[in-house]
Amino acid sequence: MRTIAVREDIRDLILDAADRLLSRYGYQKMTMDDLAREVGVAKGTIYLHFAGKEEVTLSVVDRIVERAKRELEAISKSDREPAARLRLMLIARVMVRFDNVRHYTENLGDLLAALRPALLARRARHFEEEARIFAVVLREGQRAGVFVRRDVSATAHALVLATNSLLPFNLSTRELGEREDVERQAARIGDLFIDGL
Amino acid sequence: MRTIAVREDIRDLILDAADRLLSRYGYQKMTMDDLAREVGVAKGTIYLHFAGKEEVTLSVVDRIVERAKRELEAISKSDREPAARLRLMLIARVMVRFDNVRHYTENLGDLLAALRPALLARRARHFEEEARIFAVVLREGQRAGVFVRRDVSATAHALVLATNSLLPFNLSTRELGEREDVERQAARIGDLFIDGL
DNA sequence: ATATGACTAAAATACGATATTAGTCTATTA
DNA sequence: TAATAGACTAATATCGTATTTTAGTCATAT
Repeated sequence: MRTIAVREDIRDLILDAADRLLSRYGYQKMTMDDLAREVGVAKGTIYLHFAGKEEVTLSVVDRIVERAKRELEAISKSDREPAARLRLMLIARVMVRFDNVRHYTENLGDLLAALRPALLARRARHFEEEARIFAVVLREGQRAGVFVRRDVSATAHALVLATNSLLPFNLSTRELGEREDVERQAARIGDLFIDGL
Repeated sequence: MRTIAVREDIRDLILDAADRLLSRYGYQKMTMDDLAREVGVAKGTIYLHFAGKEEVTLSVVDRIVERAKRELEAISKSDREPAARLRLMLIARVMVRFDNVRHYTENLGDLLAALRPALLARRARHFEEEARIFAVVLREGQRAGVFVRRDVSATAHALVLATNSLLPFNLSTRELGEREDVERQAARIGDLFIDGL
């Protein structure tokens, strides 16, 4: 029992340490020895939990997306009306990511360049998963008669796509601009979608 | 007279040649000697028209955006109703770019990586210029009472922003997917904006 | 059963020598 | 005499090789 508890725990500790080192030094300059020292375990231990350096780093990214998805789920189940929920969800998917990479001041480009192919592959999956959550609310809105009847899955993907250029995938937070500007832009896209032109 | 005509002409010939070489070999591997040979002039001649290699390459990009802008202008002045015009303009800004970088099968990433800072700076200006054209149609639609009254400039920027993730800025055409899929996605975003959810 | 860290093969870095290339500039041409 | 050419140069990139660093493994310890 205790074993499992520790095991779960150490995984997150490794990801926390990796997040710190990646934001400070970038992907290339974070060594597995650094990481082990930062976590406070031996190097071999990391390999008991992750397949390798790339896998650790991708898991850091996955965890951020998981946080975004949890936030989306929470909003999608709140008791606001569907339109308001979608609007907040659009903002949330942008801002959770923004806030989670804020401390990567310089070294995000390095990380993205190094893992580009693997990251691209995951991106498609991440967007798909987020679109699913949007689709639930869309369906509900259509059933309630407050949304135009339209292909739910396609519409969900369009909502995701329309906010993608605000994600810190290739634009660092520095390049994206101030937090409040980013939030305002996401909100504006949400407003337009809800009311139409 | 003839001098000026030739001058204008050679500029475009240089950009044509650069476009060919860049798409075939990428930024690093295109040498100014190659370029001169491809154009059929001496190297010094190129420097009479462009400040340098980077400037030539950025001008290739600028020319593509100019084409997109011309297309936007044309659509904005067509005799369709404002909503239809905006929809076509959203699709056009994506597709003109898509079609103009289609032949860059592998070497787009190289080019983008090499000129990233300069390219980022221009992007902001390009988007601004496109937004201006959108704003004209938006204003017209609002005056005619077919659009909700809203901040025109902000709305125009939101329209541009929402289609930006379909542009081949960091995603190559290969990564973006099939032409018809890209067009369908742009159209869907346009539809959503026009009618609302 | 889990964790460790010395170990190894592979990859990155350093460096001096060589080759290539961007950009210049004077001679040439139309 | 204005536009073009291409030889020239300083700067940058590439190469070959020696050296160092690092990702990932595995026999041993807890």
